[in-house]
Amino acid sequence: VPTIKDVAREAGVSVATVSRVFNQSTQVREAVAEHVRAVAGRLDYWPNGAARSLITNRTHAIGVVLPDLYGEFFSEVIRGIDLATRRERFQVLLSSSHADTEALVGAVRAMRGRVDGLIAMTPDAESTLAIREFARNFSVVLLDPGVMVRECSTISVANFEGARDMVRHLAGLGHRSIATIRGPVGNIDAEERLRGYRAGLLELGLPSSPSLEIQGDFTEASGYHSAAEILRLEPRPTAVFAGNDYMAIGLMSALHDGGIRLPEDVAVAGFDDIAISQYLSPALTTVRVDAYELGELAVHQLLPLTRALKPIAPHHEVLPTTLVVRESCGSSHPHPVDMRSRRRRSQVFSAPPEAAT
Amino acid sequence: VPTIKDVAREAGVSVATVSRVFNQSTQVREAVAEHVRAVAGRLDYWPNGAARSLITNRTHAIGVVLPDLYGEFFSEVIRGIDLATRRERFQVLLSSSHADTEALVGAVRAMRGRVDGLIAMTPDAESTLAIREFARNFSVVLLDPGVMVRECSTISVANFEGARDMVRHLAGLGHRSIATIRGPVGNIDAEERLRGYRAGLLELGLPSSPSLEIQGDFTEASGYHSAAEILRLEPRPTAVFAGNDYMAIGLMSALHDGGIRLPEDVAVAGFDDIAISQYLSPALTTVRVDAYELGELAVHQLLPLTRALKPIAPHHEVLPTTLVVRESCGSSHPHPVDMRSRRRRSQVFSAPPEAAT
DNA sequence: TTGTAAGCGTTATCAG
DNA sequence: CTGATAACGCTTACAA
Repeated sequence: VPTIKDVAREAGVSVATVSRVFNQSTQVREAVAEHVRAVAGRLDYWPNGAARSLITNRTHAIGVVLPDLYGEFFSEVIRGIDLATRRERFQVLLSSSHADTEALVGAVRAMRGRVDGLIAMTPDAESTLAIREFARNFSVVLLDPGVMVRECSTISVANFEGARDMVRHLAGLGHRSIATIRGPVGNIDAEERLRGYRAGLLELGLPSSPSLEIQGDFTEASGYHSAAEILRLEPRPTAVFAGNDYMAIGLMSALHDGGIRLPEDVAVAGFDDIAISQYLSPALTTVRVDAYELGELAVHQLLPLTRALKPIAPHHEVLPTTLVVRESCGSSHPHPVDMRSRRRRSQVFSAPPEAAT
Repeated sequence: VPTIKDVAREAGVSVATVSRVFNQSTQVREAVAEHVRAVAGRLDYWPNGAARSLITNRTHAIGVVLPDLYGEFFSEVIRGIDLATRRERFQVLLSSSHADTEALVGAVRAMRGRVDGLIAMTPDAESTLAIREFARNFSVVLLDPGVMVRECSTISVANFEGARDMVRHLAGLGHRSIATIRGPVGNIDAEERLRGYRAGLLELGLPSSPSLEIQGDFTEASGYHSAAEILRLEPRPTAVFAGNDYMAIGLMSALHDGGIRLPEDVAVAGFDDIAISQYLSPALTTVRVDAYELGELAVHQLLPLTRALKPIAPHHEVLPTTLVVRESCGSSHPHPVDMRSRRRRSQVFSAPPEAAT
């Protein structure tokens, strides 16, 4: 692998000149620059990033720390981060699936000196606090922190509002006994969605009880297994709000296997609006979270921080959620087959987030 | 951010000693080492990776280049890579969603000096050849290269065998007119699966024709739109083999909307066995590709290469595929509701790959 | 066992 | 405009 010295020697110039050519400096005569570029191309030279960042103190890379890559949602978040990042000619150092806070902190620590900033999605409040410590020397954007964080920029998903809107929607369809399958205990998205569900029931004067809150873990399997518990409830709920689409899918599968008709016997709603939701039978009524945009927003929030010479005041943003009404709750008429439309029709009600609580 | 000098000064030792402490060198008196560790901990010091890799010529990171992160399959590949990588205390530099060969080459070039090796999944043969060039100075593992590559290690998916096995299975169920929805032209997985489909028809003496090969692009939408074309065919196929699960899901959705019964009127099969396949109604008969293992294998293939002092002979591996028979082709009886089982039952027939062609 | 000092590949600061 | 040279933070002979 050739170094800048090889190019300099071969081109008959100093290393400083070669460096200038590769840094868009206009201080070089065009003829010389052209020659240097030719030699570099012939030698297949490219500046060594590590050496460069050692002196400039800029790595042109950002770190991304996620709780777990499982499923389409995170996949979309990463996609959003990845594309936005490359558009700005930055690189992504990825680290995910952290079992505990300690592993997560270790991963972030190991990134020091290799990244200019960090996008972190913490699974629980403890991790959030740990990451926050890094924000002193580091540009950090927290996704969905759950707790109030002043030290660094944050982007939150309007989980609470989305869940509450869904309950309102179900109530509007006449449902008075609405169960939920909640996500993992401690998980921030899960907790907020549960809070929104409860708030919705409360404001509408609908019955609320622990027995209506089935414990799930965001997997299809847990949704599938919830069915038994739900069907045992007296009176049987007429609607179930699942904490995410995967659990909704598992539940629908189990209900179908049990010979229960959707949405006539039981209505099922999800959260996230993953790509396949609209292709289920019945198509899933859910709350859309634009995971791609979440990733993109994080990058657009982070990069200015890394470029700034002076610390910038942290910025807090909320990604709105959108109620997407399809068939699984029985409100919309089944669609006619329309092979020409690119996307199947859905009724979409945009729900701007309210002022953060 | 403290440097090694700060620690050395604060601890009253030389930088060499601090360095030795952080490199597990036994050449340091335990009392001194303990003291240095304490000071480093207090200052929150951690070695700068860039500086370290500049001198050692090892970055402790690998690059990952993928065609596009879209969907659950790639998400699982990355997960496999990520976990296996961290287990070995390596980091992952990720870059995906490359529109063309040029963008891909640029991404790889920019990784030079920042990674010890590369895992690349190329979308087409042109990109494969471009990446191959890097293998001279770089440890490279190619995923599913499609073309024969001697220069670097490869891991291929048994796409051909899997597709052919599926055709055999469908034929065994009595289907004699089997259509397919193929993936994007030029895409290696798509081409191989199509080849397997054709080979299956040929060996069984079943009718094969271009009109039975509907063009798709691996998205649910394309599967949905294929329905119209398939239903127009004379005679109407009794089975459709979709090039991946997403297209199968789109097709199933369209057929359902059109009032066509599955599997009685038309059988549908997929490829990949993404997590939700078993929760569809009817549960999808498909070909399993263990994406997680694919990523894991790649890491286990790559790391020894990066550690080796002398170049190691490239190694070629094939990831087998497995026929997973569920309900969408009508062969298995609908499952009774069994809420206790963790996974829903499927009949699984393992199909070891044949000698590489 | 510890310290001194060279050097990894680059950019920044000066002179020229 | 161009070139010499000192950093950047670290590891590793070599010396003590």
